[in-house]
Amino acid sequence: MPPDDKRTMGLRERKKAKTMAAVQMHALRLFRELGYNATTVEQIAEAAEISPSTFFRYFSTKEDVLLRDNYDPVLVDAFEAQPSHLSPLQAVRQAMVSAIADMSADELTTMRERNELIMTVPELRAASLNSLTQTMQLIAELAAKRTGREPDDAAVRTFAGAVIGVNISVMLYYAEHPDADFAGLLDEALSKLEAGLPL
Amino acid sequence: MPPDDKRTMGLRERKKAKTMAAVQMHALRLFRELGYNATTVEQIAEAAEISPSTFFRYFSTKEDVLLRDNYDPVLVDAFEAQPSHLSPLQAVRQAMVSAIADMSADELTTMRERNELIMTVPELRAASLNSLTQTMQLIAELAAKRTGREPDDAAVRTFAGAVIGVNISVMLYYAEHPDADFAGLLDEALSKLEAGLPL
DNA sequence: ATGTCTTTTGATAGTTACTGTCAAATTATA
DNA sequence: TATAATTTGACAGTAACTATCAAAAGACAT
Repeated sequence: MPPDDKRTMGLRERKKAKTMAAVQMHALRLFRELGYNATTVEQIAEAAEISPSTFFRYFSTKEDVLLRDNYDPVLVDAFEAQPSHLSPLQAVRQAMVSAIADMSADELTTMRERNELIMTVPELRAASLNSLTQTMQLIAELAAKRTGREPDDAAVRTFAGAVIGVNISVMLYYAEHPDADFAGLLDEALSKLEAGLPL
Repeated sequence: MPPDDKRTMGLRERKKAKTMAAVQMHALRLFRELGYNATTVEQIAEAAEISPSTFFRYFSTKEDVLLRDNYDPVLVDAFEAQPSHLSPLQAVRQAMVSAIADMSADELTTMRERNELIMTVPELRAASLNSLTQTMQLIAELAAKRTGREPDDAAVRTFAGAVIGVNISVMLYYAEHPDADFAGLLDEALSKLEAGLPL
C-alpha cells in the first residue's frame, strides 16, 4: 500500500473535512455575534448539526476551533524559498511578507477578523501566544539550518525570540488598527530589528 | 484620612496577607508533588484551611495562584534608576540584570521553580505569556517616556516586542536548563539585540 | 446487493473550574 | 459592649471537558 492519496481519498475523509470547516465557520460567526464567552460549545454543535461529543473529537478545546489553522508550513516553504545570500533576518522578513502577498482577499479578511477576536479575548490570546512558542522553535530550526548552527545556540534562540516578539507586537497593534496594512507593519518592524532597534 | 498605612494597618490586612501567602505556598507544593492538572482547587483549599469559595476570592483562577507575583513595579523602578545616558535597550538590560542581582537566594530559588512549572505546563505557560503583553505595554511606555516618543510609535512598539520576545526565549531555555545563570542568559541575549542580532 | 469489518457518531454520566447568593462569623469602631 | 462593615463558608448552578459504549454509516470482499 502506498502511503495515502487517491483522489483526496474516500468519502469519509471528504465528509470529515467538510464538517470541520462547517464547525469552524459557525463558530467564528457565533463568536462574532454573541461574543466568545457567551457562546457555548453546545450552540456551536447545534449550529453545525453535530453532537457536542463530536465537537470535541474534531477540536480538543473550544479555543482550538479558532486557533487550529496553522500557517507554519507556509512559513517554512516561504523561508526556504528565499535566496541563500539573504541573512536569516532578511529571509524571515521576505518570507513573511511574500506569504501574506500570496493570500487571497478572502483569506486576508478572515485572517484579520480572526486576529481581532484572538487578540481581544484573553483566553484566545493566551492560547494563541502559547502556540507561538512552537513557531518560535520552528524559526530557530530554520535559522539554525541556514547558518549551520544548532537550534539551541544562544544567538539562534535570541533571534527566534526577537522575531516572535516583534510578531506579537504587530498582531496586537493590528487588532486595534484593522485598517492598517499587516504586511507593511511586519515589514517595517522586522527592518527595525535588522537595524538594531534604533530609538 | 491619609491614604493608608498605620503600622501595616489592621489585623485584617495582615491576616489576609498571611492566608494568601499560605495558599500560594501550599499550591506550589501540591503542584510539584502531584502535578498541576492533578491538583484540584479543593485540595489546595483544604491544605490551606480555607473553603474553595475563599480560594476564588483571593485568586481569580487556579493559574492565578502561581502567576500573581508581579515583578513589573520592580522593573519600573530599576529602569527609571538607570542613568539617562544609556540607550533604552541598555537601560532595560541593566535594569533586568540588577533587579535579579537584588534578589535573595530564596527568591531566586522560588523564581526558578515557578518558571520551571510555568513553562512546562501548557495552561500556565499560556496564561503567563498572556500577562507578558501587559509587561510589553509597560516597556513601551517606559521607552516612550525616555525617548520623548509616543507609546504606540512603531519603533517603540517594535522595541518592546523584541525585548519581550527575547525574554520569552530565555525563560523557555532556563526552564530546560535550571543550572544556567538566568541573569547571564538575559544579559547575553539583550546584548545580541543591541548588536543587531548577528548570525 | 449482501454480509462483515472498521470507523465515526451520539447519548449518557461524571469531574472540575468557576459564579452568584445569602446567612453566619469575624473584625473594626463608637 | 453594641453596632456597623467586612470576610467567610455553604449551597446551588453553569459550562468545558473526559470516558465509555452501543448504534449508525462508510469501506470492502464476495
